[in-house]
Amino acid sequence: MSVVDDVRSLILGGQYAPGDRLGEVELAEALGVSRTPVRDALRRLQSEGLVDITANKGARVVEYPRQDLETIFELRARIEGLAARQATALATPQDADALHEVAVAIREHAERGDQDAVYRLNAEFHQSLVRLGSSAVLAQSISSLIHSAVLLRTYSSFDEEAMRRSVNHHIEIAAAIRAGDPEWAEAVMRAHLFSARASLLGPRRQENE
Amino acid sequence: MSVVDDVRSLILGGQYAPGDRLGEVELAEALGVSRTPVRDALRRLQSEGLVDITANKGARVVEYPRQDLETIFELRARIEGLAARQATALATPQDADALHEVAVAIREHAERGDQDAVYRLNAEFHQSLVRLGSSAVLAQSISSLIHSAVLLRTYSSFDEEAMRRSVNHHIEIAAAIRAGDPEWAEAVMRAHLFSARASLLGPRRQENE
DNA sequence: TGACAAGGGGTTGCATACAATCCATGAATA
DNA sequence: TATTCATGGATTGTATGCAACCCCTTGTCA
Repeated sequence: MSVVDDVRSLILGGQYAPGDRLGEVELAEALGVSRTPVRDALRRLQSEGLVDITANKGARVVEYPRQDLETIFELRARIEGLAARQATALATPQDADALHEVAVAIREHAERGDQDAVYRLNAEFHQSLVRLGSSAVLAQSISSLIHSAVLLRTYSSFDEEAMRRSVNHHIEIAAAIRAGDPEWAEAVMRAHLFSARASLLGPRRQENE
Repeated sequence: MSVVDDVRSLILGGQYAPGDRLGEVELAEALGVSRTPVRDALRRLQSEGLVDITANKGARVVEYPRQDLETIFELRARIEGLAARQATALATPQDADALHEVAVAIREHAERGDQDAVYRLNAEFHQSLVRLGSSAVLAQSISSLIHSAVLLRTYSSFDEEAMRRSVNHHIEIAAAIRAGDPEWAEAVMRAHLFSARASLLGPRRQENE
């Protein structure tokens, strides 16, 4: 396990909340290494979009303003919509099965109320899908957008109905991919993300009250 | 000018081609600093998607396989399409004017055959637009996709007609934004990117001969 | 002649020391 | 009392030394 992965886990795991300072010596001592690999890790996480570094002032976990979050979900709908569409052509039946497995596991953990597992598996579901639909290179450059939802602790603001919707979307997406239907897959993925946005950010069109 | 920016310029400027090794000592000597800041820079550029680092084997400039390039342009059409759409609402008249200025400058340099300037200004046009349409945070996480085109030395494979199209697209996009017409702006942006993809990668549907 | 193993040069990974910068605290003065 | 400036601690930025690793070369043996 590399130091980058360790620090990323600390952030995504919630040990450090958005806005928290990430001191180099503090992290180095916590992980039992010197400052050098920690600095490496922070630099990389900055470009991954998880960390915000100001010269001579150190690193903090990024905070997304509300407007950015609106845009992020709009973007994810487009990007992951494309990924879902392409995955119908590129994924093997085994890939589709694996995706279905994850979707089912999410449902089970959700029913049991195990939120940590749901976070983790949800990120895994989305990352795998993007990887299937495009490539590892692209998946990496998009991962920060997917992480943004995790940073938000998405599901804490989901009510029961929203959670049920989300869980079912995952399974439906896996089904669409197994069926090889690109339009269906893309449409469900878009619905999935817009539904999450609504639960997270509340009703839109606050402008024309 | 930071070391990261220096190294990025070396890559985007073409001093290092895709696949080239990026030795730490070599870069450090060239830039007159020690290995430490160079290492920082390479780690960051890795997550920006510009370099590829393998443990104990060093860094190389990334190479995108053809299939990835197809996907990259498809993605950019969706992402920058959204950016163009949103920019119509968010950009001030000054922003639109500035964009127009850049578009005109691109035309002038293109007529004069100054490809280096065209590369640079083109990247600036797209980056500014994304920044206008979303936010600095998002623009950064998308920049690697825009860079991929620069890495390709896009315009070297453009014929005269394709170049004219590209140049006019930029101006038209600025016009659509100034007119505040989101559909128009998004449509032109998509055309712009699909046209570039066609020039770069040749005709599609090679599968059904 | 071919294959495999040992050695050596070179490169990266990590740790530590020092320099530069920032920020907060407190004292001195208007 | 409020403001400014200086000073100190704390934190980041950079340099350098050493250890670990990879790969190429070379030599030996079948």
